[in-house]
Amino acid sequence: MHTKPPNHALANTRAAILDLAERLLQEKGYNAFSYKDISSPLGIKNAAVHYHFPTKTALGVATLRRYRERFQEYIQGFEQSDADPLMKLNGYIAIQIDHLRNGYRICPLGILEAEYNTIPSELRAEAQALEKEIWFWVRGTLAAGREQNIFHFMGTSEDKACLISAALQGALQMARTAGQSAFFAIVRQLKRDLGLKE
Amino acid sequence: MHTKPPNHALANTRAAILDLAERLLQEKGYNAFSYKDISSPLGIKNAAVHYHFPTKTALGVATLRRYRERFQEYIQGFEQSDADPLMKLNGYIAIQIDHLRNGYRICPLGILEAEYNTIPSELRAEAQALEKEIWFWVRGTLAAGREQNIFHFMGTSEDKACLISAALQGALQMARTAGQSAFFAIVRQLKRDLGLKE
DNA sequence: TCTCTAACTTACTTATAAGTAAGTAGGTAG
DNA sequence: CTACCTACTTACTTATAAGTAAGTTAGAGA
Repeated sequence: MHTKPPNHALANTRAAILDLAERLLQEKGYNAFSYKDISSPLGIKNAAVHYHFPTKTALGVATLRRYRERFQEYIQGFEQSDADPLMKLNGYIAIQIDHLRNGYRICPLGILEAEYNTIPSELRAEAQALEKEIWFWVRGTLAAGREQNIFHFMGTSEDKACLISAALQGALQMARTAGQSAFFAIVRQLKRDLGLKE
Repeated sequence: MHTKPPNHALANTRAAILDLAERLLQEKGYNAFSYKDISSPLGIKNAAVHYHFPTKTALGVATLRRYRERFQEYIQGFEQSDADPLMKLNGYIAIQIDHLRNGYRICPLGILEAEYNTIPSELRAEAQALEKEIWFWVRGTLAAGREQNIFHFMGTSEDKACLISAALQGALQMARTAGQSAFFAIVRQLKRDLGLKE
């Protein structure tokens, strides 16, 4: 049975590496974490990380890809439960709040865009893909919400989706210097600007 | 005459270092540029940069301080010319457009916040100061604009100022993956959400 | 003219990064 | 029981980072 997974620690170690990489990426950035930052906390050696992810680029790509997959599953969940546009928007905001409360993390997209000129092209491609996926879904959610008279705004849902995703990305970053209250001020205002009552 | 500045290249070199540091900071981030990235293009040696700025922290702080001073002079210019709130807002946006067109730079605040957990505390303090200065001025501009019936928005000018500065910060970053059009989409939408016609 | 100093260069040090080659332990398949 | 493979470790290499100590040079001041 060659399809049977080996009962070693592979899956665990690999997942643990990705968990840590994701956290380090959101907390410190791609350039600012090293293999040692991953291996030491896990009690393994540097080369063990290289075994699972030969290069840092590969590690970064795998981390981003998993993040994107989770995001897709998350929004798939809304489709299957017939969530209304407001619930979807709140779901998107909830992801950001989760990042905020979990050690002032920022959106992986934010860090990759900030470091854009210094990261490998494979990672840039991942960032572009994530960016598109978020924007596309937010855009659809806004359009549906307006049609159902839940959201009220001027202009196109394309533009509004750009604004909202950029604002939330900036909000998480701003929270680092200005505190969590700045983040919630932005969420509050975004909702007001959608004609939602508080 | 001990107050007379030496006619060496000091002022030029020092300013040239700061110019390059500022550009590298906005293009690649604080962690991703080295003394060599500064010395080689200027045709000087590594240690020459250390002569002017003993540590990278000192260089970073000086760069940020100069940026803040320029920002203060810029907004002072508006006060002296009795610019109306819309002109002020457009002036603020013009800074961002300038960054965008000048090699997809992002706001120094954006990069420092993204790298926040990895930078020295002195730099964090500079980031906080810049953040406060921008927010304070935007807040005042929005409040005045609303009083003069130029801007129209719900909620407090505090919240709206947070949203606008975060959105523009995010907009510059987003332009790197989504192109300049994403930036202008956000500006367009921000203006619509202030009740301004296009 | 002599001296001092600002603005450097030369030549290092120390630390840390990513990455690799070769070995090993323990379970698995035949 | 043997051969093999997965998941590692050990022990390196190479590159680059920030930072420093000791020189060098050109011009200004006395």
